[in-house]
Amino acid sequence: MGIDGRKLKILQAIIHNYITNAEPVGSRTISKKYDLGVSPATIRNEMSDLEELGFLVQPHTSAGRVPSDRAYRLYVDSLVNKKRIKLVQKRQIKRSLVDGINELEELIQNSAKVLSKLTNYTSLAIAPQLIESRLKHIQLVPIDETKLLMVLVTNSGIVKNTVFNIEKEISNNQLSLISNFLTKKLKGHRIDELGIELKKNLTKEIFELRDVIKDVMPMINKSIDDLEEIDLYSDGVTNIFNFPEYNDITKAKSFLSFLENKENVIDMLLRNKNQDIEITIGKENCYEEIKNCSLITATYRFNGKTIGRVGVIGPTRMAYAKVIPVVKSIAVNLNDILEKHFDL
Amino acid sequence: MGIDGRKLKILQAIIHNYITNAEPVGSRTISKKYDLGVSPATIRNEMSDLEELGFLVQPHTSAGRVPSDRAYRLYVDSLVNKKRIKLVQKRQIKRSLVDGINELEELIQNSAKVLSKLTNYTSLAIAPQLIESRLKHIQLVPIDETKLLMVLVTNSGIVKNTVFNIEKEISNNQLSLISNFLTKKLKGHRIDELGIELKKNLTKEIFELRDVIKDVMPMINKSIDDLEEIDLYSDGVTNIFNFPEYNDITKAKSFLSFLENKENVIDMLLRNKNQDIEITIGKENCYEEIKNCSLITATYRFNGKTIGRVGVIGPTRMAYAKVIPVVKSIAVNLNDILEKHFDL
DNA sequence: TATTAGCACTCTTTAGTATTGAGTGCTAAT
DNA sequence: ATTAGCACTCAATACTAAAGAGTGCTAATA
Repeated sequence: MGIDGRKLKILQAIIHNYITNAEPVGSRTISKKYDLGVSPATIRNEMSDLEELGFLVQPHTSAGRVPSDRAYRLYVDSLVNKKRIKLVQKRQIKRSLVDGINELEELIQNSAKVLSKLTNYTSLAIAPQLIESRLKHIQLVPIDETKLLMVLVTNSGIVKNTVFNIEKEISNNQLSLISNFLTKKLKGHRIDELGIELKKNLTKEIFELRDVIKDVMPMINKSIDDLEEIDLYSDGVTNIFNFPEYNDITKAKSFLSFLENKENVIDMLLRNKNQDIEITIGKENCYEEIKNCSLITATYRFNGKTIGRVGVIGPTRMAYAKVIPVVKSIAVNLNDILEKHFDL
Repeated sequence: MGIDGRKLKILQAIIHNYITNAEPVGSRTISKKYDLGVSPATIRNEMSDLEELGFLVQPHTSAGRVPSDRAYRLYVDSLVNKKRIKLVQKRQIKRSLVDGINELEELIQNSAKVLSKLTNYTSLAIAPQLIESRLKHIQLVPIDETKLLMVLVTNSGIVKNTVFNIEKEISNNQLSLISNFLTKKLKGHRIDELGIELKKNLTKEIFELRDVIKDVMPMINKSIDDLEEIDLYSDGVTNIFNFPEYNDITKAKSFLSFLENKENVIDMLLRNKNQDIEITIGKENCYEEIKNCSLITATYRFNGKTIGRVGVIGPTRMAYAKVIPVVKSIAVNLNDILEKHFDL
C-alpha cells in the first residue's frame, strides 16, 4: 500500500485544516471544505489507510484525526522548495533590520523581534560566536589601580569586554604600548587561538615591555576563556499562550522552563550548524520538554563561516508554509547586512 | 470599633495560614491551629468585624476568609523592623555574590539569580544607571574605516560601548591622542553632562586635533544619548507557576506578558527610588496586570547615591516575613561589595 | 456582658447519570 | 472502486443529588 496522489491530497487537506483550527479533522469536514470529488466514506477509508501508514493519529475512537510528526515531515519536505514570502513582509524585514545596524548584537536582537512579530511564535537567536572569528583590534583600558578592561574587536564587528585584576598599576602610556603591541602581534588570528599565539610570540619581546606583558598575559589568557559564552536572545515568549495546546498549565510551564535554561536552548540551536535551514519536528527534538514542538532555524554566515542562528519555536502544528520563508528571509538579510556593513 | 489585641492576633493567624496554604481560612481552623483560647464562634464574630473593617474578604458565603491588601499592609508594617534572616542564607548570599565581582553587570545578574533561588519568587534587578555616575576614562577604538568604538568607563566601574560611524578614517595615533584628550577634559564629569562639557571645552583646542574632534564630536554626543538605556535582569520567571493563584492560564499570561515589557517593569522598579526598601501590595501597584501581585524592592547605592534596585515579585499572598530580610540582605551586600571593589 | 454551643442556611465541590453529537467502521448496494 | 446507510463508540455537556465547609444567628451559660 503506497501513498498515491489522492492519499497525499487528503493528507495535505487534513494537515492544512489542523494547522489552522487545532482540532481533529473528520472525513466530512474534508469532503465539504476541500474539493476532492469523493464522498466522506471514501475519505474515511483513505484516512484509515493513512493511519495505518503512520501519518495520522486518532486521539480517541469517535474523534477526527490529527497529523503525526511523520505527516508534518512529509508535508515540510514537499514544501521546502516553494519559498514564497509576501512582499510586504520582505520589505518589513529589510526595513526593521537596518535600524540596529551599528552594533551586531543589536542587529541580532532585532532579528528576533521581527521574527516573532511576523510569525507570532517564539523566536530565538544567538549572537555570533567569537570563536570562529578573527581579531582585529585589542585595547587595554584602565579602570582603576587594580583593574583593567580589555576590549576585543573582531573582524565581524563584535566587541567584547572583559575586566580583570592586575597586581600593580600600569601607566596609561604603557597600556597604550601594550595594546598596540598585542594588536600588531595578534591581529588576524582566530579568537580561540589567541592564547597559543600569545605564548608563541612572547619570548622574543621588546625588552622594555617584557615584564609588564608577563604580568598581564595570564589574565588575558583567562579572559579569553570567558569569551566563549554565547549570547542568546529571544522574543515573543508569551506567544505560546496563544496556542490551545498550551492551555494546559503544566505544558506551558514545561515549555517556558525549557526556554529559561539558556544552555539547553543554545545546544538545541547549534545542532546541524551547517545546514542552511533546519526543521526539527516533534519527537525529532532531543529535549523531552519540546518533543511536541517544532523548531525552524536558519544559519547566518560571514565569509562562508557559520557564525550564528536564528529561528522560531512553536507547537508541531506550526504554520510551516508561512514561517519557513520568513526565517529564511531573515537569514538572507542578515547575511547581506553582515557582508555590507561588517567588512573584513 | 478599633482593632484590639485579640483581633490583631486572629488577623495575623489568618494571614499566616493563608500565606502558607493559599486557601480561605475558616474560624475552626484558626481555633484549632492557633492557641488563642477562644471558641470558633468567638473567632467568627471577630472575623465578621475584621471583614467590616476591610481587613478580610469572603470569596463567597460559605467559604472562609482571605486577607485583603489592607491586611497585608498592616501585617507588613508591623513586620518591617523585625529583620531576621537565617545564617545559612546570609552566608549563601555573601558567597554567591562575590563570584561575579569583576564586572558590575555580572554582579547584578548574579544578585537576581540568588534572590529567586532563595525566595522561590521571580526576581528583578536593574543594573546601575550611568546617568548618576562620573566618567573615569574614555577610549576610542577603531573597528574599520567607517566605524569607531567608544568605550566609557565610569567611577562605579561600569563599562559601556557604543559604535558609531565616521566620515573619514582616523589614524590610530590620532585616536589615541583624542582619547587622551577627551579623558583629560571630561574625567570626573557626570555622564549626562558630557555633551555640555564637551561643547564648553571644544573652542579652546589643541590646534592639530581640532578638525578631527569636530568630526567626531556630534557622533559622541549622539552615542551618549544611547547610553541611557537601562539594563534589566530577571530570574525565576517560571516560578510563578508554583502558585495556585496562577493556575488560571490567562492570569499567568498577563503576568508574564507584563514582565516581557521591559519599559513598564523598569518604571515600576524605579518608583520611590529613594526609599531603602519599598513594599507595594496588590492594588497599590500602578499597573493593572500586577494589581494582584506584591513587589518587594530594595535600593542599592554607591557613595550615597541610588544607582540601582533589586527585588522580588509574586502574588500578594507573599511570604513577606521570609522575603523582606533576604531582599534587604542582598542590597546590603551589594552596597558593601560596591564600596569595597568599585572605588572612586 | 462576653462567650459559646447548637443549628439552620448558603454555596461550592464532587459524583453520578443521561443526553447529545461528532466521527468512525462495516456492510450491502451501486 | 465508490458510496449510502446504519450501528457503535466515546468525549463533551448538562442536569441532579449529595456532601462538606463555613457562616450567622439565637439562646443558653459563666
